[in-house]
Amino acid sequence: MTTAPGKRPRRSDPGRKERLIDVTLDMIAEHGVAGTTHRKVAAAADVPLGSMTYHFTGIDELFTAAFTKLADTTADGFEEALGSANRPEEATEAVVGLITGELLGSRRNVLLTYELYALAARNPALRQITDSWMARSRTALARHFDPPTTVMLDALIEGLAIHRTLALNPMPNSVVRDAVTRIVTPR
Amino acid sequence: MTTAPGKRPRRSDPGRKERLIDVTLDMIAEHGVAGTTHRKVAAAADVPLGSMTYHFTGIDELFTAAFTKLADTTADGFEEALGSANRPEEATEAVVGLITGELLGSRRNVLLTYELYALAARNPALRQITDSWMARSRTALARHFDPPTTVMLDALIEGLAIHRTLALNPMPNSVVRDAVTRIVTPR
DNA sequence: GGTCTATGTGTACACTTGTACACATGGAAT
DNA sequence: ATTCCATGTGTACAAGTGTACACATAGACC
Repeated sequence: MTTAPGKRPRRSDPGRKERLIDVTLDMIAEHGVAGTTHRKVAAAADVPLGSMTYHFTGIDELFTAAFTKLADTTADGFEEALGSANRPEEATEAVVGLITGELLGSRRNVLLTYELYALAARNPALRQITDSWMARSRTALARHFDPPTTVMLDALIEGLAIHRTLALNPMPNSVVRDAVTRIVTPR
Repeated sequence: MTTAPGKRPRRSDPGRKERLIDVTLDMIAEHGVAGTTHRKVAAAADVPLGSMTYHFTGIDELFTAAFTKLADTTADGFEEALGSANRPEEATEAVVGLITGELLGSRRNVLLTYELYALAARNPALRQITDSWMARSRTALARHFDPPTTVMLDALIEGLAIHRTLALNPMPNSVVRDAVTRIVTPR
């Protein structure tokens, strides 16, 4: 079998790098950045240790790649959910859906966000990721709401996602909807 | 006199344990939990390495002690600020003051909170700290606001504190006040 | 077939970490 | 002055880490 022209000849495991990134995110969600090592990721992905430093220059690059994917995926979903809304009530409902949905509300993603924020505070490369993530979210919101409301919503979304996930008793969706409505509808 | 020159005093440093806790919090704020080690804390506090394991059984106990102090201090300030309010407008203003003030809004404390949340997600002892911290905050708010509003405010406070600290351009206090007012004053 | 090279692997190493524990010592009790 | 021991210290060590790098090998090219 010859390789198709224009494509670089690939050996046994194409897409391995992508899989390593996914496994890394799972690892971070479960054990935190502190508990995520080359060896653990390699074992979980059933890949030799040397493959880590082959695909990623250092462990920092691994983390950066993982969090880049997280931010991109989340921002994509964010834009998609808000983009399909036309009337204000639809936008409001889209925000509620985001907060209560998997993308922002799942335990996994909230934990990953913590880890990212904690790391980004001291790492310029990661800081850039969070900055552009926030910028995309704000822009998506700004298509539907005025500037101050956009900022408030952005903050509320963050706080609600956290609380729904970490609080002892889960917050009902109706309360989430009420909160968003109060912010969106000034007196 | 009692201490030979160049030699470390062997005895009696009361309050050393407390100082170690404070230095640990500074260390975590600056380098994260991941970058905080026995040796670094010992060096920063000008204390021998052996003193670490003497005062704290293990490094987990050190972190637990540090975060316990953080949570207690914060909850105290929270209760104090809200306790002195009598009329609803005063309570609202107290909440705004908390968000924009040092206690909740300072970069240091926001970073420490991230680290605590990230750790608490996987550590039962720390989880208990965050739970009782949240419970105290909610109770303090509940003296002034009805149950759903209390929950919403709790989330909004979290989100606003985070955004004010991490966002590229600082959010004006007036926007914070507006957001709190919108939540507090349902239509 | 026979080379050659990009792609991938196994292993070794220097370094850091938490922790244990033998030992020193200041000062109270006598 | 001497004894004695709680309080505190110095040091050693096993475990785990990121990373470098010599080596293997599957397929492309002639």
